[in-house]
Amino acid sequence: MKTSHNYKVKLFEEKGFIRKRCEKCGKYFWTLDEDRKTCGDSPCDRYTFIGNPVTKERYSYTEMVRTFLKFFERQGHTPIKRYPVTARRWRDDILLTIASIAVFQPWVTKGIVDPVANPLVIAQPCIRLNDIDNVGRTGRHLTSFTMGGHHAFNKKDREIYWTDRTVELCYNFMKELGIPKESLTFIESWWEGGGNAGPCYEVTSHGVELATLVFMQYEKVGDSYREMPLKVVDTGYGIERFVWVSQGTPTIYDALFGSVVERLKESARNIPGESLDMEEILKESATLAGLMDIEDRGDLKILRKEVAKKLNIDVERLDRILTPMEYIYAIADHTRCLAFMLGDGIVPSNVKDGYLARLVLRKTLRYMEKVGITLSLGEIVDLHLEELKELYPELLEMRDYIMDVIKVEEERYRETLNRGRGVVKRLLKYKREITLEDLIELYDSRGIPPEVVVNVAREIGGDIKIEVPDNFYTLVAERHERRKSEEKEKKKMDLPPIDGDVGETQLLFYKYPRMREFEGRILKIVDNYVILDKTLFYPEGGGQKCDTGTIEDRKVLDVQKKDGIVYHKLSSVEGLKEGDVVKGVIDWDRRINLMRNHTATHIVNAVAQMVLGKHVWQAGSDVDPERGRLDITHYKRISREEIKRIEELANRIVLENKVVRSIFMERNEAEQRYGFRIYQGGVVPGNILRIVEIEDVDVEACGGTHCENTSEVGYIKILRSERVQDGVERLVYTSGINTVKEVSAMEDILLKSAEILGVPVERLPETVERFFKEWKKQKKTIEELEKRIGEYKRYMLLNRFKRVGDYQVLIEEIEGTPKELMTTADYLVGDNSIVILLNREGYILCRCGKNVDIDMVHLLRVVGKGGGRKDLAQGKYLGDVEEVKEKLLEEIERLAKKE
RNA sequence: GGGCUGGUAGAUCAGUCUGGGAGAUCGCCGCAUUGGCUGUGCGGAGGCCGCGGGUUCAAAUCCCGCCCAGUCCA
Repeated sequence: MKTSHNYKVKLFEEKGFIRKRCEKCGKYFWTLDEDRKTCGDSPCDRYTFIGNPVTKERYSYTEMVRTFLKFFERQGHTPIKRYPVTARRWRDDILLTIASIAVFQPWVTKGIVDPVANPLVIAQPCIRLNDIDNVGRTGRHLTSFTMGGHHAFNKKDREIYWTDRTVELCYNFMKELGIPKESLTFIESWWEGGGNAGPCYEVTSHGVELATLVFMQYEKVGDSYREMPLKVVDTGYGIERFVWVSQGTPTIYDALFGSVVERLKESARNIPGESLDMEEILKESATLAGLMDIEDRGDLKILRKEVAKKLNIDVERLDRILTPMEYIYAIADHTRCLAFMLGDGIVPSNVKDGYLARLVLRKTLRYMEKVGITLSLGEIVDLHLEELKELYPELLEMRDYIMDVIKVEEERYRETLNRGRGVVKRLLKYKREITLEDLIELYDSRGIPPEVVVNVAREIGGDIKIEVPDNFYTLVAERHERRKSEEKEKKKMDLPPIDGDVGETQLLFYKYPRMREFEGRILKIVDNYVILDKTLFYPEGGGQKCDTGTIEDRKVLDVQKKDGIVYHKLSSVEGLKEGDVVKGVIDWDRRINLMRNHTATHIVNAVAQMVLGKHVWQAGSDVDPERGRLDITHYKRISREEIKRIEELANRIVLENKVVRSIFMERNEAEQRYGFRIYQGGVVPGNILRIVEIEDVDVEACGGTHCENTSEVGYIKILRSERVQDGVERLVYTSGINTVKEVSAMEDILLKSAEILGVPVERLPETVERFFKEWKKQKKTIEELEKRIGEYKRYMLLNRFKRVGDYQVLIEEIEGTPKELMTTADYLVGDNSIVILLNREGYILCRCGKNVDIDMVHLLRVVGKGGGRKDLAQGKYLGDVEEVKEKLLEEIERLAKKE
């Protein structure tokens, strides 16, 4: 179901635009060109700007961003700073920033938070990896792009502007650039995404879509649409596309980062020298790609054929020329993407956005190897940092981190591949075929892509059967699909529902951080939960555990908050009724420890950033009365040295007696003043934020309770660091009196160990080392001696063999360990003999020579438990030694006779 | 967040499915051959079989928990 919309705007009327229907796709569009028959977008129209720039001037990327922002600023829009490409920092539904509007979702678009300015304009770097495999090949796909967006947020009582003005602005911007008005088409279309929807125009010129003007006004509820309270003008100008058409280069890559492409070409070893006109080929390929909807590899094959036909060259020859070029473009693109990802602090890992960064990074390395790039990955990314530094100096600031993390990741990948090569080689030792199952297994659990497997197989030579299906990655995905359905959802404990209207609980602990007792009136009692009009009890939240204590001498077991209402779970609610005024006392000891640990958490977080780098972000925290736990993003293990530095710096801050201030502030103001760093604790809802600031050290949005100054925190002791998952390190620490206890406990361990060894604590390490070495040596000696003893014992036993049938039989009880008995038996046994040795501890060993036809396992089981091989069995005998010996002899006699 | 794989000598790994004397190759040390090095031959050292528990007569091997590492997916 679609909602009807009148696409005719004032501008169309004034300028004489006419509405037409595209004869290819059937869409309606508006144009000034009476002769136009098609909508203007690919694939209905072909590119006409290649070699024929459509703007007055040629623009670089930087110039285009500035021109765009300046134009809309002149038109009454406030320019705002770009957001990070890591949308995960402020929302939990997407990982990367995929559009400029993503910056304002969900708080602003839902109407909860007012926009920083209205209307506003932003040039937002975005990342989309959906079409990553097309990048480089189609000439137009990018992984990172910049969406120029001017946005207006219209409320019922405050209308900014809507369709008329939006289209007019677009038209004027095109005019400003000098794009001929007759070349423009406004295609009527409909946009849906992220639960919202609305009509839109796709604006094209010379066969390429340059902008989309969306009028977000509906929420999608099931199959129907509901009007939004806030109507949003959501525009997206493809900054890179504008750059492209302004230069008219064969591909978008040449226009955007031509210098990087050039450097890559120079540094590539595997580019065939060809006399053909590269420019012409690229132009044809990009143009034809524009005419196609390219979805998969099959489409690309078709494209290749078409281009070859058109240029009248052999497909294979074309492929030889074009493929390396495509890799180079892809490398240039991916490294730009990495500059943004790593520069905005993504830490490569095997989860979430970190995984995406690793994916791009490894893909790039593979391409680099294919075309034999001699530059290092870091050097290429560095080229982009240079190009981007004017607009994004913050990326260049992260240079040290970027270079180091790339180095680490390169090394990791190299190791993975080496390991992989080994696995494949070993696999091929035994078989001449690699099945699909093997391929999936290798990729899924070891990260070895099929192409690498094929390479290794080729290196080894011989005929090895490998078939890589075209839909390999789909098959891998399917394998995961199957499992996914089996997953179970965890159930969250919820609070009992309350009937009737209860206002938000007044939170006293913010205003009176040192107060320990209070009086409040009971508003509601549900199950064992009591709801008061105000409370001093801190409810669990922001990683901090709740307060405990008493209400009217009843124990407070748990305190939770939901929708602004605080629920106190009591041991008993007997004798309490609604309307009562009750006295609450909080467990101050617990509270003060929580406060210390929480403030310590902020200090440690800030210090970790100083010591390890700006890429460090809080990935979770847990504050309980005994200790604090902080998870931070980091790309390698934290060394002992780094822990020491973090600990020292943290304690310096404690000693400097810094003031800790907490104030409530509007979200916009806080973001403007402190930036994104305030969102350490993850997504924070609402318009009003509580900002906790440690003077000169740290600022975070945080709802927890804190010390008033850092000296109150006391001695911060980092107990350990552990790797929670790839790319996330956990620090565990104590503060205040807990540290004293912790340090005493450590001392106890040392003292006790020293006492056991009878040495002073200082001598522990060397002493322990000596003992360990001695222990190893002695173990060796014992083993050696056991062998010797076993060897000597044979002389005592040699003459005790008895003849039974064809066999020489020896059954004796001797002293010794299993090891000794084993050696003795080894020396005694001959081809026709049976040797059975027992010791007093119940161990029995049955050994026989190769000509003996009696199963030793069977024999052993006659007198006890055990097992082994036919010629060597060991176990435990049951009963008296003499009886056992007799029984064994009888059994051997019986079996020997049988033959 | 979910899945999968691995941890055995200094290094690379086999042995684990199906429980029963800890192995291979390289490297290291010594001896022989040589004027010396390389090479070759012979000999040798080197293992808490990741840690902790359980099952069993018996665990590198089976079960449970933990630690460490790798990898795929959302």
